[in-house]
Amino acid sequence: MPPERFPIPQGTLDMLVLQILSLGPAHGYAIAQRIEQISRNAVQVNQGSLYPALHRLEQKKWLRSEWRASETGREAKFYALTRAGEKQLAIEKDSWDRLDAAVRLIFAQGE
Amino acid sequence: MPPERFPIPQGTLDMLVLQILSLGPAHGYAIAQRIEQISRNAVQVNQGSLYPALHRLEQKKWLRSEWRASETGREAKFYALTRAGEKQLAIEKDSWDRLDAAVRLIFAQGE
DNA sequence: TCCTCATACATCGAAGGTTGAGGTAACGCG
DNA sequence: CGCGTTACCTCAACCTTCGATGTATGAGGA
Repeated sequence: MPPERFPIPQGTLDMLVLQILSLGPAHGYAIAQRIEQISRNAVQVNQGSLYPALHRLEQKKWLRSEWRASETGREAKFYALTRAGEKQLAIEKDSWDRLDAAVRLIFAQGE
Repeated sequence: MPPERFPIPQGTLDMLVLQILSLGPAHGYAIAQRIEQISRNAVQVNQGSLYPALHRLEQKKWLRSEWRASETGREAKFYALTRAGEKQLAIEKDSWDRLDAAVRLIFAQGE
């Protein structure tokens, strides 16, 4: 039985994509695979969420894209983090930490 | 300067409401206050999000409501966790832990 | 007394992201 | 030749959050 998957909260995907790309450029399909693999399948990335997210992030200038040959030799659209993207990643990372801290404070009540 | 607030991800509010109510019944207004106070204002609860959430949770039978006098002597709708609500809270708590673990795994990449 | 703030409920439209389904195309393997 | 994988994309339905708006009562200060 594979580990249960839960819906990923709105907005979280963007942060994960930015983080993956902070390790180096990658194309969409690979980004999804990496997120799933690294999280040991805890997080699943639907293509119907991924591609809109990539377009969204590129429009906000947090990513830059370029068509190049993938590892398999086929054409693929590689995304890279911009400076603004790095800053945004830092902001979202921080927000996540503070949200998690707040949630744990609330869970710690009554113990 | 008050600490910056971030939008709370979709679905998170329900979990926090359930958790607050696991400490005992409370009315809507008090639930919001407690979440804000305990989180040291990191999480803000808009009334436009709160009341729909309460109705939603009650419809799913995770909460039960009852009109009673509040601490101030005025009538207020008190919500209490049901058995099903307790189970749901456990599920959501677990999902949160696993999501946080996954996010941290991804962030740990490249270190 | 009057006004304002806090309590306490509620609803609504707009905005935004996720889901799941569907569609296209090329490559490699048996 | 067919099938699974890679790799892109779009769309309608759904759901939640946000911010504004509305109602009403009670307490406290001017």
